[in-house]
Amino acid sequence: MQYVKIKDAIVEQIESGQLSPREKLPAERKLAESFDTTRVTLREALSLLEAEGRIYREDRRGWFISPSPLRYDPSQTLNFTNMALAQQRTPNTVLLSAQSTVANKHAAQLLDLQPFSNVYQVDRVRYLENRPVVYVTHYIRPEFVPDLLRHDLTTSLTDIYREHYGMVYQSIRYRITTSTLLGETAQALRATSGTPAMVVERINYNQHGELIDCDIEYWRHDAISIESFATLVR
Amino acid sequence: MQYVKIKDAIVEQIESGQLSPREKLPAERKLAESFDTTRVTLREALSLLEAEGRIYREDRRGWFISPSPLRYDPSQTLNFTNMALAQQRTPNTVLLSAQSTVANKHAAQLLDLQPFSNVYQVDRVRYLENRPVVYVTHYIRPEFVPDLLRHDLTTSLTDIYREHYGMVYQSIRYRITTSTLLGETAQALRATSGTPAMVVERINYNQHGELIDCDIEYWRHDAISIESFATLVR
DNA sequence: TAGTGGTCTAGACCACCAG
DNA sequence: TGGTGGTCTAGACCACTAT
Repeated sequence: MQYVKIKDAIVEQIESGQLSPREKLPAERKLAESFDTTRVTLREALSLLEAEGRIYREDRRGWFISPSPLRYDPSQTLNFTNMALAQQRTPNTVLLSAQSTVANKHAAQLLDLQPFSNVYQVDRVRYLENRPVVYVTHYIRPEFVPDLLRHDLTTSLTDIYREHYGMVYQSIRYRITTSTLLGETAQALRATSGTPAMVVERINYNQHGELIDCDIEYWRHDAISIESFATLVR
Repeated sequence: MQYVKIKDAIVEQIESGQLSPREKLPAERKLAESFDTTRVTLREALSLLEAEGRIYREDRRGWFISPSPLRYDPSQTLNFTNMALAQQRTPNTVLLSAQSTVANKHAAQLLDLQPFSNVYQVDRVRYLENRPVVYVTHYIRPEFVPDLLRHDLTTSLTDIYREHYGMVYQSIRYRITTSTLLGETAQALRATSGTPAMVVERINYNQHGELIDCDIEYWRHDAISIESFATLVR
């Protein structure tokens, strides 16, 4: 298993510090030559490293060393920006679209609505050190936050809820699975279709126990480490 | 992108019910022929399906349709067996080894011990419908559970704690990342090195807030959906 | 525009699983 | 033991990125 040996050689270069986070690996053809193999086998090794979360790929741009992941606690209200800043990271948010629309099947199910109900949909991409790491789609029940779209949606939704509607999250239901990035989600994260992803679905309730919104997050899987603390109810 | 089309064709066969959970796909050469392509491209499509969690591979045995994942709440005390039974699944556990040993670096860090402290180590593989789905390693601080190894370790550790030591979990710290199966972990799950995995690390505390044990779980990533509910502390 | 990554072809050999 | 999956070779073409 040549590709495991190649992988290990590259791992060693990373751990010894010869390759630093965010640094680009040499061209595939050069790497293949230096390991005396073909591109196919070399790419097998690179895919392994990608699956381990040690390197990542930007579509047609090449392979890069992964920085350490963002620690993410889904049971906290901390918004992305504050979470990143608290970890000495440099966050950024780009609003892709914000619209009033009709709930699709998935959104209707998460929000416990009849199909074709009206919802707000907000699509955003979030960056760390200028690397896009997560594609987030929010679906929001409009009755609790009329005229939501008038606010600056590049800021934190939770801040808008609190400041303009006197509403805060009190409890959260979440689901974590793995899948892949596809289509426009992949593109927005500068990834190829099929890139492994961590998927976080959250359903959020306000201080009165009412279902407010849900969000679906597609993370570059190397960019996130989910960490939480739970006290058991008996 | 031929391999995406092939993937979609197979997805359709799965969703239309022509292929059922746990059913084996035709041989790669046959599939390649029927899609009029080469094995390399066909395997690209299969890898995509694997990354999406729709099929899984057993080493040298072939590709199979994934059953629906087990819903797993890391913030519950529910042990694996009861969790599976509650979801109409058929669980099984095989004890690989149980020993008193010296903590390695990772275990010492998780358990907040000096390196080379003594710990119990219990390695187990857990099955659903006779498919191995998770490799679990427990590291246990011996002072709370003397002579632990005398008990039947194919049963639930939490049951043993409760019945023989009057101890229960009260709080849990956990971390979820993705990586790959390697070496003996892969073998025990009938997987190839490099198979995508969901990694769950848990650190458990008893009713007095004392750190009892930790466990490291390597899941076949298609076999698990992590679902939890959190009430925010303010 | 040169070089890169994305994709694909058409084979091959081997060790292992299943019958 | 036949067929399978695991691995590898040695190319090729194209669209796109970086310069």
